[in-house]
Amino acid sequence: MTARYMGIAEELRDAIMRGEYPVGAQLPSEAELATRFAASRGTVRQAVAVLATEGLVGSRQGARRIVLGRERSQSFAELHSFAQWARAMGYRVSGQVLQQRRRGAGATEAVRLALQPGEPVLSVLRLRSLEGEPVMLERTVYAGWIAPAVERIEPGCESVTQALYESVGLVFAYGEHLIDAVAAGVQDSKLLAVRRGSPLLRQRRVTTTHEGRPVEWSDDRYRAGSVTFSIRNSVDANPLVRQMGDLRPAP
Amino acid sequence: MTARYMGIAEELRDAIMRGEYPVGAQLPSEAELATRFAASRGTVRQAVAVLATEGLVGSRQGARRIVLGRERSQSFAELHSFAQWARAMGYRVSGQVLQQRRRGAGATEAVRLALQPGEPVLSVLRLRSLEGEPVMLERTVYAGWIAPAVERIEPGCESVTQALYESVGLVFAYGEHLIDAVAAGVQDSKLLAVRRGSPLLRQRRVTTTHEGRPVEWSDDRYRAGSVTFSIRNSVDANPLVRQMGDLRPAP
DNA sequence: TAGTGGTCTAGACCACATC
DNA sequence: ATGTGGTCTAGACCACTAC
Repeated sequence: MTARYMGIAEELRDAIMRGEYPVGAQLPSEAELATRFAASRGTVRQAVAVLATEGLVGSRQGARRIVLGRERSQSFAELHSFAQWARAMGYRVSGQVLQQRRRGAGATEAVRLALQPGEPVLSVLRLRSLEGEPVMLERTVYAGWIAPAVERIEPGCESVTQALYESVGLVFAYGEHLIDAVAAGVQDSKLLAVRRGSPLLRQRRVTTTHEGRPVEWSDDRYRAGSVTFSIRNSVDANPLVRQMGDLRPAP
Repeated sequence: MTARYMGIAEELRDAIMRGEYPVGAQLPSEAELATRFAASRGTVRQAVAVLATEGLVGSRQGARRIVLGRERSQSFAELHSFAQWARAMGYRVSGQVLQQRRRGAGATEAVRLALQPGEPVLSVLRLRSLEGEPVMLERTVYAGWIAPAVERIEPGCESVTQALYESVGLVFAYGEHLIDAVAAGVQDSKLLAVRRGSPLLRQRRVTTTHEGRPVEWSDDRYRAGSVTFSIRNSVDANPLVRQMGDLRPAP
């Protein structure tokens, strides 16, 4: 059973997508929506809060809500998983494991994965492609407790996220992402077919379970021009953070 | 008067920062917090919702909330304004206008700023420095209606955002940001003192008023290694979006 | 001044986690 | 079986916007 407010949010989102409420237009008042959907004002507020965090509408005390945009944010799965994102966008995606080996956790990795230095981890190098073109190089370190399940995945598997869910029921629930630009190194340039020193978009991330237990720590590098990250924010909700770049050593 | 739930959120946030609830630990139940703060459960839920969108705590039905991290997200102002961000981080910041001229809006700019092509805009090139080192090159296009106020700002002004607020009461309320990596061009490399073709982190953004009226469209390029963008997300809340890079022409 | 969103309450029922 | 967070209601008052 899906929640009432989700249904209301969906109806309003559809209306916005259809252009019934064009960008810049006002939404009906909460009271009006409550009547229309035969729900309490609280439920209606939950619904519009969903749209607000999606960046579709904005609001301020005393004035009607306004429509800010029509594109919808992607789901967490689509952000976390390259394959799920690419599929949702309608691209043909493939992946290939190039290296895979167990070793002891380094100092940085241990901190990221909440392990003791030297505890076993699984290091994997994967090349991801869109429409047959190599687009992203992924260097992932998995915590030891999930390593067996990762090793059972076939090397050409498209979606590791999905494989881990299906094999051991693992759900990625929270992520932290660090985004910056780096120059392509020797290995990067060879595998991504770009010149050495050319710009790459780097996304480093830690992903954890529902319980807050870190599962993986990854360094993903995208060929310049292949992908863009997009964020909507407001005075009220601000997910994005800018940091000085000298905070952590290269992995 | 600040809201009750904000105060509760602050107390809980402080407790997390102090390590009273370390990363991975559980928060008290809503009922317990309601008693402790002499507030209703709804108000307590508003408070923990704040912490959840800040990425500090996570939650799932049936289980206690857990602490995910200790770093707090920055404010919208700190994301939008280079100067306000740098100051909040404790850096000495400076800026210099290198070029400034009025012209007609190009096709892309017109779309971004919700103008007709050819309508007047103000184009400004600024170099931003941290601790005296050039770090970011900012190419901003302002909508014509705000141009006079921008032109009155002195060329060495640190914070344009603050200047516009103080002079005409302009408030930046919503932003959309596109983040990717590009190679330094001729002008980039000269002004940022890097080699041609070296990697830059690019942030393009549109900022609008409370009413949803676009104010500026900007292309900011950071020297690699100088800044990192950081995002926390979860299955529930997902502000970040990844897109194919071939969507829009270079400005 | 009237309308609107922001805040807060007190209570209820349900779905899920934990033991 | 018990506790927990997720959802929903009905009402109230306030701060702010728009006119």
